[in-house]
Amino acid sequence: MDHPTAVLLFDVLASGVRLDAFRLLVRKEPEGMVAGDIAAVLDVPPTNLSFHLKALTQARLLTVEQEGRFQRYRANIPLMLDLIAYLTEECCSGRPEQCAK
Amino acid sequence: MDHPTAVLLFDVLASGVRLDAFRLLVRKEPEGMVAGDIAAVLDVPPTNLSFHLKALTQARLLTVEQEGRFQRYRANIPLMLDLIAYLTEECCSGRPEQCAK
DNA sequence: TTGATTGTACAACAACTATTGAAATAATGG
DNA sequence: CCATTATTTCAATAGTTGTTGTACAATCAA
Repeated sequence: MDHPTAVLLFDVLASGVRLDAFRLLVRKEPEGMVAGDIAAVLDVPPTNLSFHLKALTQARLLTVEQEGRFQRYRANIPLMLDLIAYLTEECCSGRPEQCAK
Repeated sequence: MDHPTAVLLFDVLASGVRLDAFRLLVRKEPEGMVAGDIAAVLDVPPTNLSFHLKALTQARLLTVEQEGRFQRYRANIPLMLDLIAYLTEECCSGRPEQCAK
């Protein structure tokens, strides 16, 4: 993962609504959830949730698939694992013993 | 780590300057660096760097110590490890096998 | 086709964030 | 002391982000 991508991912995760949505979808893997259900669970107006889901999707943290008139969202777990790997790398560089605990 | 804290940390890391500053200081552990040197390496005006170092410090990602008329900054690596643990937890919840790779 | 439902796009606005130069603060050295 | 150096604070500005309501496109059910 390159640094601009990491910055983008942090930016997208730096919102209570978006972080909650992502966490919710991780727990709902692999079925995912449709937008309306996410809005209901998180108690966020649909228009606002759509705004945040779009940001997450553009950052590739979510995938979206049309299902009739529903939009089904799923968490992109491999990308999150890449981000974790990036952070671990940054954190240890020059000091590998720091991450051994 | 609780969620508001994670959101705050993502927010602080969601800036090219701040992420670069943090990465630089991780590589400079355990000596750290003084503000002027960080500004020189990153090629950022001191006034702007000060703004970003303050944000990082308030989020506890950096520590600062006065050293004569210099301010020496160091990376708070344990906090980053906590953040990595939080992300790993979120990523695996409900799907432990996802993180086993 | 009609009418209801799902979700997004758009526009408007308030609130927040980043950047900069100038001034202020604080510590050092002569 | 006074000048110098290091860093922060402040004020101004530009740009970005989040929230909401309204409108719209797509789908489905009858």
